[in-house]
Amino acid sequence: MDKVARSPAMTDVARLAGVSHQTVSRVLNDHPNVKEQTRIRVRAAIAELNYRPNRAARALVTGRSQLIGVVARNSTLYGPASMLTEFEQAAADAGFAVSVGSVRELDRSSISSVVDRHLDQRVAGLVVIANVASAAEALAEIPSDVPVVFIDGDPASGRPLVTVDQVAGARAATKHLLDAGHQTVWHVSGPTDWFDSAGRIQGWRETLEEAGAEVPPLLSADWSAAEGYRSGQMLARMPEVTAIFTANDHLALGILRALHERGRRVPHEVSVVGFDDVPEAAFFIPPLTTVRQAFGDVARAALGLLLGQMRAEAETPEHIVVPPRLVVRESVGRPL
Amino acid sequence: MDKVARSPAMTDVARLAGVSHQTVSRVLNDHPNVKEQTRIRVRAAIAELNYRPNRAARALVTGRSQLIGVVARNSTLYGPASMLTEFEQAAADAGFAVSVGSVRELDRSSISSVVDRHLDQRVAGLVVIANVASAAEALAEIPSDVPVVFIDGDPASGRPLVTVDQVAGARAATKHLLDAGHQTVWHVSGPTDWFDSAGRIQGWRETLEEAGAEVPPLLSADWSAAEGYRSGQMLARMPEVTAIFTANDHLALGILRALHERGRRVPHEVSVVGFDDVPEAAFFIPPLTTVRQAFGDVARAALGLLLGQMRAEAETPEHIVVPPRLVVRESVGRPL
DNA sequence: ATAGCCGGTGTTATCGATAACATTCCCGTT
DNA sequence: AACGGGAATGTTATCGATAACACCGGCTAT
Repeated sequence: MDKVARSPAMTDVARLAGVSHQTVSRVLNDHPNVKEQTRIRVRAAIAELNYRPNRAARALVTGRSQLIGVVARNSTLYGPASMLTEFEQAAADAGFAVSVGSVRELDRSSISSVVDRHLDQRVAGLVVIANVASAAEALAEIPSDVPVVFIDGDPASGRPLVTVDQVAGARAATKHLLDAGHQTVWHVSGPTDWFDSAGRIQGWRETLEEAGAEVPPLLSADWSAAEGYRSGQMLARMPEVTAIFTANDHLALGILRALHERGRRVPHEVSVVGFDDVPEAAFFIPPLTTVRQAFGDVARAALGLLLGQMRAEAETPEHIVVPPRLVVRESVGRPL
Repeated sequence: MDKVARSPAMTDVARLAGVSHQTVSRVLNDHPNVKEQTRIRVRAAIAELNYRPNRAARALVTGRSQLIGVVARNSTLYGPASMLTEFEQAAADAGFAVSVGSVRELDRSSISSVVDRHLDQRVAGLVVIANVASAAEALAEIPSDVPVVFIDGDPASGRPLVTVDQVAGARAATKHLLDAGHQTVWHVSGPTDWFDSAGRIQGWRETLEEAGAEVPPLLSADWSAAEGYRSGQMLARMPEVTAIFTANDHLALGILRALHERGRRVPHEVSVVGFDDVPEAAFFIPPLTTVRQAFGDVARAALGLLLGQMRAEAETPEHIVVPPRLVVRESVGRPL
């Protein structure tokens, strides 16, 4: 008697189709030299038995699984979280599973332990969402024979990389405020060791300089509404502050609250622009003008680079830049 | 000449330690019958070669990988996203990798395709974050020989399950408002097919009934700030509405904005309580009183149930309920 | 005609682990 | 002294796929 419900293997298919298991393998991998008629017979047998190849066996012999490892910081921040689900979706569409390796901090030891875990699983490729500079040294250790794509990583690293054009986004936001008639624009940035923050700071500063506007001192914070609130309490006290560009929407939320408490009306007295376009941004008080990043595009581009590396050995260290888009709502007005 | 950098296998370790590969295997799997001295020698060889077992080979022969599959809805909602990262963290600590399978909708075909993908990978167990009723039928198909734990699933399913006590959370929120002196409490719920929503509705309704308060008509929405805003516009027009309990913080945000636009002050004229305690909740205008769910506890409990099933064959369909906690801030006041 | 080539297929080795069974050695009993 | 039993270890089979190579027939080029 058969073992109950043992799932069928390649030889079972082969027997049913009257061929060798190797031919079944060829059909599965779309090898050219298989007669059309046999191909059809094999396909029929596969369907009849509801056969599904054993990934472990394949991984063993090829030394590579159908699994893509993602290294990301453990975070419920909107940006990173969106990035992850978008990537997972893209990978699934291409027939890959995604193994996530969250890490509390992007420091050397955490990263290399997660990378090791992924390499244990013989991942087909790695995606690293390395949004801070401190990650760089740990990432240098990744062996060069496994395909890697960075997202939001160091633009100078020379590794395949996909980023949102933070500089352009910040320029658009700053320019939008200057165009409304403001003398200058204050900026509350994210942590300065994040590449995102650095790009946004750069875009903001350059735009002011090009417009001949004075560059006010930079306020930097983490990404939280809490720190936005603290910065906002300070800014609200300064009557010369009429325009604020924040590095993300949550910071903007904190600032809106601080301004509100201090009785400074937005957008009548003070204008605010955020970054990210979180789903709630349209429901802040007032609805927030912000910069939207196309995470889906980034994810798909990253997957494309990865698949490219997996196919060809030609490792062209491409750098894809995805443009962001200004979303205009009601938090910007003309100065009094 | 050796192939360059081929990673060492068990036989390499065995040769170095002067034992058979089987003994190495026993050391790795903590089998009892190995002399302490050999164990030490093998461990030394492992360390010297920096040997790491090949998961694919192990998975092939045991028929099971060190991978836990997660089925979840593709979502950047705070709750589900937190759940996922917390679970990943817990699993990593226990030596498991996590493969996420997002799904756009929790319908039958999407779920079974994701489950199939996971089974292809020979996952050691499955975690299903099945927060809507429609998922139930698809989940019935999961073969019974693979360990499964549900999170936020059907309390009546008879499968191992971990949930947050939504009813208790809603009771606490509603009671908090009644205790402040309000005649009754309005509720804006999430989609009614979510178990979370159902529990919160039940807790709200029961508390009102027990207090002898009138039960106002239920407003239901999706989870977005957008729908919160729409509901809020309606509620703001009704002077008899003085207390609102919303099914999540984003809904509350939309409502706060609608009340603000209509000139109804919070908490002086209207009190609002949310659910989730998203990180920004403390920075809403005013800071939001809400109910915090301990996602980390849920994740760890789920992992525990899963490991239990993997070890013992005794599948005790446990049901673990994690209590939530009311976080009091400034959005609740006494009625005028 | 015959050598060579190539499309189509089967045979056998292989990946790196665990499982099942075999073997050795040492000890305490009778 | 002979025996049985269990601890410690080795040998061989096995999982299910791909890779390398062998084979067979029919076709083309000489």
